[in-house]
Amino acid sequence: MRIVFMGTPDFAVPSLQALIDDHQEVAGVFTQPDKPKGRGYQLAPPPVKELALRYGLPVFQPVSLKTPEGIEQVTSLKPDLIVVVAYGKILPEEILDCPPLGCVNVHGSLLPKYRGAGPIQWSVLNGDAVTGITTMYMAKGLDTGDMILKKETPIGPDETADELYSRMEVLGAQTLIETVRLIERGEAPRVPQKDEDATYAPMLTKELSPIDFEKSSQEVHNQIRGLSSWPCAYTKLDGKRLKVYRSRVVEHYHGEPGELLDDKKLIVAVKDGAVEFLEVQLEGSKRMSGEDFLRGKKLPKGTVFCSL
RNA sequence: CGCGGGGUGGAGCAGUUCGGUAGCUCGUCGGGCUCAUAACCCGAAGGUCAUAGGUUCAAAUCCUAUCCCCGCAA
Repeated sequence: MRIVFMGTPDFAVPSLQALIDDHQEVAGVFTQPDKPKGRGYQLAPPPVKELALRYGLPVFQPVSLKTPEGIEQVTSLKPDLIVVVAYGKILPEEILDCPPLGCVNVHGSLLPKYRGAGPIQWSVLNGDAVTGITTMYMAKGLDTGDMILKKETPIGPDETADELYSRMEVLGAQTLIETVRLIERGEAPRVPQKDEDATYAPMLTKELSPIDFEKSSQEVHNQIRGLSSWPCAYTKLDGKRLKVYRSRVVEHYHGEPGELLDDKKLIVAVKDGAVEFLEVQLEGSKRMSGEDFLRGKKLPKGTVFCSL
């Protein structure tokens, strides 16, 4: 089948790889333009572009698909099917209507829950026990199209968004291949979403990062793992940011919210108990375990963290 | 040339301002104590102080260049 693939970040890479491995005819790959990244504003190509180039696939990086030129770039490839995985751009109707077999999208949640750009992170932030992948036919609205396949996966109690993300991109690729095969055989179901059950998962922002020790241990723990490793939950120490990448809820500790309750481990009091910071990183320093951090810092028990 | 922090035994750090014997908390190894231990006591090994030059009687420390790591920002 002649497929046009649209995707940008790491999440989309296994899906494109799976299509290639499945010997589908990838007629073109659309991805976001290279953007300045990292220290020194180095121009960096998106992960999907790197993969596409490695296989010699034609790469397109239009600034917009809503212009006549953008639309032409897609339609002239005459795809049977368009596959979109975390592309980061809205497709205009002309493109949605172009392929005879339609446009399918791989989404990181069990729709209609968590429509939007941050489904995986929000399922962790909310402390959900289960999430999954949904493939769907794309419609005009954001993640509102008819669903094709769903695959569930449990979320571990201490799992971080990063870890879940890595599992989900693999599950997404598997689900995509099954979906494509169903479409090929004309056997793909169309299940409409119940709009009344829909929730929205916006892209994460750094405003979610400061840790509020007045919250419950479970809430703080969910915040830490849901924001790891970007944008990351943090608190402050001597005016410097202390990012927390990993944590766990601990029992039998109580103190003033934000207070350090141990001198060997980074156990910090919250409203209803305590949370241990297992992996932290101070501004300008590298990522390390809570124990290692305390060995070097020698913070006295009773030090109070304040995130603002 | 976007702004900034950093590279010191296996880990995390101090020491750099004001050059003068390599230090701390751990880990490792050996021994002791103990019914026992991740606890406690005693002892030991382990570092060309990122790299290359320079200044100096003397450089982890001052100067120059290079490499690498990280926070902000995007």
